[in-house]
Order: sequence, then structure tokens, then C-alpha cells
Amino acid sequence: MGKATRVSMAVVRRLPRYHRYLGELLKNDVRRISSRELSERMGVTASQIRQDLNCFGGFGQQGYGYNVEELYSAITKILGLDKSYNSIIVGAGNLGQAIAGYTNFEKSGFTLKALFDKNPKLIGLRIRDIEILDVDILADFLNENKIDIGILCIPRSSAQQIADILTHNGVRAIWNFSVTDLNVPDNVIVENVHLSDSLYTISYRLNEDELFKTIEKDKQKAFNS
Amino acid sequence: MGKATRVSMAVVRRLPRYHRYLGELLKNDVRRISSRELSERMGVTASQIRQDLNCFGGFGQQGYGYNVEELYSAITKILGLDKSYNSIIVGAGNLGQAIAGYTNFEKSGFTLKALFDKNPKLIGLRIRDIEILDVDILADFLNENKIDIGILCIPRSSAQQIADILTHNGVRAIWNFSVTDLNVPDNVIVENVHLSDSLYTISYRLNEDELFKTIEKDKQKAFNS
DNA sequence: TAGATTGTTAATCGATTAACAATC
DNA sequence: TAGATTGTTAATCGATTAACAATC
Repeated sequence: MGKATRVSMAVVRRLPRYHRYLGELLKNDVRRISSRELSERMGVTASQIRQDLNCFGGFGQQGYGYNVEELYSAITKILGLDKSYNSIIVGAGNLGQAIAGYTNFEKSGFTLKALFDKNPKLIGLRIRDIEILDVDILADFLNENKIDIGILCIPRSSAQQIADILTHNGVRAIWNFSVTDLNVPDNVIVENVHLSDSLYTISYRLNEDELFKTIEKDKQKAFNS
Repeated sequence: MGKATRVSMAVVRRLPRYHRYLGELLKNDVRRISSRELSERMGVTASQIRQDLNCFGGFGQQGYGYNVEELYSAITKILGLDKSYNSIIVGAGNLGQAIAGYTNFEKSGFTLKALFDKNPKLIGLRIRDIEILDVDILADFLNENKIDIGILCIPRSSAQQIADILTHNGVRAIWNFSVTDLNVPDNVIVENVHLSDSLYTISYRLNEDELFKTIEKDKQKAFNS
């Protein structure tokens, strides 16, 4: 159920952040940086940076540090951002359209080939000149076009069904904005973006102090009785 | 820089998922469930479920398991979803509008009070009857309205500046869709949703096998020379 | 060469899993 | 009562941090 990574996901999830900081340094014409200085900027330990990078190779030089341009380019390659990927969006509602509008993804090599929806009012419309097609022809489309990434922006009720169509027709990864867990073959990658889950961690944290006050009060009450 | 939680974030991030599964069980009229059965459905260990729940109290009964309705309601409270929260969105572009359109958040107690933008073409428009206001009056608005959560959907270049306005005017949490790290006081909560970071973990994983083939080949080459 | 900083091993810390006594 | 399952302690596993020899 989903593909395992050779490098731990804890490390993988930090890579885009390194990429961003190095891109920023590069833009500011910083030539070299030590793990210590980068660690101070990023608020992590220098040890962690060196450990993370050494999952992929020795990019630094003792006594010198890291060449910013080289390291940036190395992480670009590690993230696979030197390649290009074809994607489609299923669900052309507000969120699907918003993601379709992100021209930055195109710049990073992610090409949006089509959107799909079942709503006749949406079918035929275009976002950035990319057509919204009838979801009924999704399987056919996938057979005629090599699509790497399927982006799910549909209600949870139909998510698994659409995920099945994607995985049965050559899609290698699913970016899942539908708030449900997907069952996919072992060779398929799933990356969940569960916005409501994310929002609920905010309400949790806003409420935590009060929550534990209540818990402690209840404990006290139970103890006294 | 951001508030620490009493319970580890690893646990907190699993709570919304428990909430979803229990909601589903409740909808299907399942009355009771053991940690073992829930663990099988969710693909986690029963141990983890029991450990997680016991951060907040003993909700089960030996020999019986958990009452689904009680546990669901307990996790609802733990997540603070029995309370309501006022929010605003800064940045009424595609993504801001898409989030504003999510009526599900309203149902969970998150009330959207206004959107803000600097684009004159957007100012004055309404999404679900909620007005888009001029970002110039943001600070004033915050002083007149108790806002708990600020949702940032603006380009990274202005994110820190807006975050400062939010934190200086009583906002307690930031849901940050701008792809940048924010500096905020210790009592303010930040929850990042960095879509491009998430997408890049997909390209990483699509590319990982090939990446390590190259790494091993290079090692071999270095060894031979 | 002397100073700086890496790559890497070892130590620590935290999170997950296993085990089992308590108890419904 | 006997069987089931929790709550919780102990063991294991993995991730992070510290330390330092290697080396630029």
C-alpha cells in the first residue's frame, strides 16, 4: 500500500526546504556556506544537515563548506526537478482550478495535460488553455497519454474509484487532496494533502492548554471521590 | 518561534485521522470497537492507538473496547472541534478563493469573517457573501474583530510582513500556504501547507530508483579510478 | 602549516511496538 | 467465572545530536 522510500521520509521532507534556502542564497550571490551557518539560518542542527546530505553523497569540502551553486544543483537533481512530469487533475472545482492555475509548478517541470470533471457545466471550459474533459473518458485518455501524476480534488466518496482508474492505467503517483486514505498497489506513490486534518491540528493547538486544564481538573475530581 | 505542544506533534497529527475513522464507524452504526479491530482498518498497530488515546485519558473499557460514539465525541473535544473559531484569508487569488469556498470548514466551526487582497479588481467582490477587503485596512479590521486564525495565501515575498500584522493584532494562529518560513512570537501557532514542497516529495519518489542507480554507478567509477 | 569544516561513527533521545497485569 | 481487551510499563527501533578523526 504505497511505495517505501530508500531514504527515510523524515529526510525526504526536509529536502525541499534545503532547496528553497539554497535557492535564496544563490539569488543573493552567496558562493559558499558551511553547515553551521546554514543551520543557524534554518533553525536546525548542523549535524542534521550533514547527515541528511550524506544520504546522497559528499557534496562538501573539509575546511571550506559547501559550494552553494553545486549543492543547489545537486538537490535539484535529487528532488527529480531536472526531469519533467505529466499530470492531470481530477475534480475541476475551486481547488482543482486553483491548482491548475499555479504556473509555478509548470516552471518546475510539472506539465498539466488536462482536467476532468463530471459536471457538464465545467466540461469544455479551459483553465490556462487546458481543457476540462468528461471524467467518463479518463481511462481512455490515460491510455493515450503517458501521465505520471494524478491530482485528486474530488469528494472523498468517489476518490477510491478514481484512484483505481488512475492506477490501472499507468499513473505512477497520486497527489491526493481528497480527505480519505487510498488503497493503491505497492508501486504507486501517494502523497496526501488533507487540508481539514491540517486545520484541525490548529484548533487542537489553540485549545490544548484549556484541554489539559479540564483533564487535570477531572483527575482531581476522580481522586477526591 | 512557534508554540510547542504538550503532546508530541506525531500524536497530534494522527488525531484527525482517528476522528475520521470513528466518524465513519458512527455513520455505519458501529457501536463499539477494539483497538485491534481499528488498527486493522487503519493499518497501524493497536499499541499505537492505545498509546495515543492514553495521552488524553482512558476512554476504553477492559474486555470491551471503546464505545464509538463516546470516543468520537472525546476526540472531537480534544481537537477543539466543539468550539468555534474566527478566521480571515489574506490573498484572495485562486487558492484563497478555493479555501473560502470550502463550506465544510464552516460546518466544523471555522467561520470565515473576511478576505483581504491588494488587487483593486478583487476588492469589493464577495465569495459566499463574504467580502474581499483592501489589505490596507487589515490591522484596523483585526482590532475591531477577534480573529483566531489568519490564512495566508499570498506570494512569499509579502508573507512575513503580513504575518507581522497578524501577530501584532491578536491573531493566535497562522495557516500558512505561502511557501516560506515565518518568524512569529512563541505564543503564536504556525501550520504550514507548502504545496510545492509536497509535490517535490512526489518527484523525489518517482525518481529515487534512478537516482540511486546513478549514485552507485558514480561510486563504482570513483572506486575504479 | 594552522584553522576550519566536512563525513562518519558513537551516544542520546524520542517514538513505536511488545508484553502483560489489571479489570471489565 | 472465563475471555477479552484495556492501560501502562518495558523493550525495541529509528531519528537526531554530539564528537572527532580525516582532510581540505
